[in-house]
Amino acid sequence: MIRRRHFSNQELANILYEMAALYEMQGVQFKPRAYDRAAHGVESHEENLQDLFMEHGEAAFAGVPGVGKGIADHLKELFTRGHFREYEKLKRKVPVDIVGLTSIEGVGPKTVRALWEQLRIRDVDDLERAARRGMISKLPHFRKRTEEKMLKSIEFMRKSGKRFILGFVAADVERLKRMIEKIPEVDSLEVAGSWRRWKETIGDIDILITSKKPKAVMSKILALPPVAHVYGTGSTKTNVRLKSGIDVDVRVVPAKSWGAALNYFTGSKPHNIALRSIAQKRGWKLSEYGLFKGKKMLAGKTEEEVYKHLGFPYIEPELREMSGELEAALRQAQGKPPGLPKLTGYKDLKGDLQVQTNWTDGSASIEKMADAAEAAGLEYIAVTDHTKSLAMTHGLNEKRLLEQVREIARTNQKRKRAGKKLVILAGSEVNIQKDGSLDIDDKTLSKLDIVGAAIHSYFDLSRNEQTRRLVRAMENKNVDIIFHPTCRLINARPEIQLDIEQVIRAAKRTGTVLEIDAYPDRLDLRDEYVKKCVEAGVLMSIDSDAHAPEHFSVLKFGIATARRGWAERKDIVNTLPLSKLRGKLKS
DNA sequence: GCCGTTTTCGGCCCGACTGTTTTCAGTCG
Repeated sequence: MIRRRHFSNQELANILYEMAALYEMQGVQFKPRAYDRAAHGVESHEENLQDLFMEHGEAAFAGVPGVGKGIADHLKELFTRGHFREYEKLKRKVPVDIVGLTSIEGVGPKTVRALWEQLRIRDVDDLERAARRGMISKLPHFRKRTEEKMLKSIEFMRKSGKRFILGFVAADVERLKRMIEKIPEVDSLEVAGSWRRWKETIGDIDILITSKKPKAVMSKILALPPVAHVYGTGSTKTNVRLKSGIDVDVRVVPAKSWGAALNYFTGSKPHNIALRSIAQKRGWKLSEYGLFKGKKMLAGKTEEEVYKHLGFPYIEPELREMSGELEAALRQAQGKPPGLPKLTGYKDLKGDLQVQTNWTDGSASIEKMADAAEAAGLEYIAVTDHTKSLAMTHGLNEKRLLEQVREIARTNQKRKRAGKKLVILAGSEVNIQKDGSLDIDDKTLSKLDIVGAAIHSYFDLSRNEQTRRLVRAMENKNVDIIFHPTCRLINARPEIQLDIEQVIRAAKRTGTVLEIDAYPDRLDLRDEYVKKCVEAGVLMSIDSDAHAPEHFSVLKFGIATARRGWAERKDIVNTLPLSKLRGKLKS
């Protein structure tokens, strides 16, 4: 039996990125960038392209930017035959691990080719061996210093490699920021890049500075305690690695270019490229130094000014992913709906609907969690401890759950007498079993203020089974929210297989809220699914999943994810005060 | 190879840093 391979959009994009590198290697003009653009188009396309192709044929490629006739033909061949000739032809010329080799600092496609042709180096291991034997420095255009750099870079790469979860490195970033702000020659400072766009992970830290004495700033940064290695340093640009393994890019720009530089270093890259093309079409030039007409600077001091000159309203960093923000901004500028969303604000949450206590796997009492939530500015929380089938957390059975309801009532009264405002709701994180049924009976669930249901086992069911399982849970009239619907753990566990469209339709039909779990390695729903919910009119909640008093600080990462998914306040159920929240839940 | 209020042909984002290339290519973001 022939099993035809199924490609995810990411896998297709990776093949196209590799094509770009293969052409670059051959010194071919323009094709590399065409393939890069196509790869990005495929990568950010919402529906799986192979499924679309099976259903609609060639029409599937029409909506993918960067994919024209030629690349569409390649993809078609890939879908029907499992491979395509152009790729294999190029790959035969230089049959090496391009992705691995080019991930080494300072090694690009041209170097890869030279290494293959002269030393038959196929992968990072080959390169390491050759470098240790001193064979690299004997090649033309390579010297001892390059060889040493390669070895050092391989060593660094082996140590880390992955992107960092933003919420887990946030404290490090803030600390570094404070250290640099203390340098007297620094006038102003901002962390740009994916940090400023609040992506779930960051590859490095981009720091933007204005200063009248850039050289002094750079030399003082190099002397900071966290700095482990200097890749390069100049008067405007410095690149280092911290002891924690994160790379940092520092740029010093003139104050008059601040806005243009901030815009450029915030990205995303495709967003910037699109802006530059727009400038170019008007005969202008946009760079990190400003928007120019010939030598005349049109804008650059603020981001607002740059966008305005290009015909756009200000676009929030969380939206700059080339997922329709420029079109929406343009419509807004022309007074046509729909414009840009009025994003949920970082101070808009009134409550938190998923909180664990020491009744199960949390570290603190109901009372301590309530105090911490109140200190974080919330008006209500739902206590949602695990249920009995999660034995490792000492999950609650029906009897214990009802005891907890009474304990919550007592705690509320006690807090009220003490003049405290926050209200505690009795809830639960009910376990969804393999068949979609729940491990707590309906009679008990109906006595709770709020019921969240979640999957914690059988992560590898088929797409159909998993979707049916979740839909069945949503059909339970007591289930108000599905917690962390896809169960992914960033950098650790993939999403469960779900027909997300079907899940969203079922949420709409049953009036079930879908959660954005704000814990930094969950952020589940992820941004692109949030956007689908917004479009479908499905309500979401943003919850901390707090297991300790200090965890309420993670809510901002959930809000950021909601914003990245274009969510407005009306899309998020716990932006409502308690009195109105009840009306949005089931019965 | 893609794409079009400059265009179906002739362009394709822009600039900094490194190394050894004495005038620039390669890499990176």
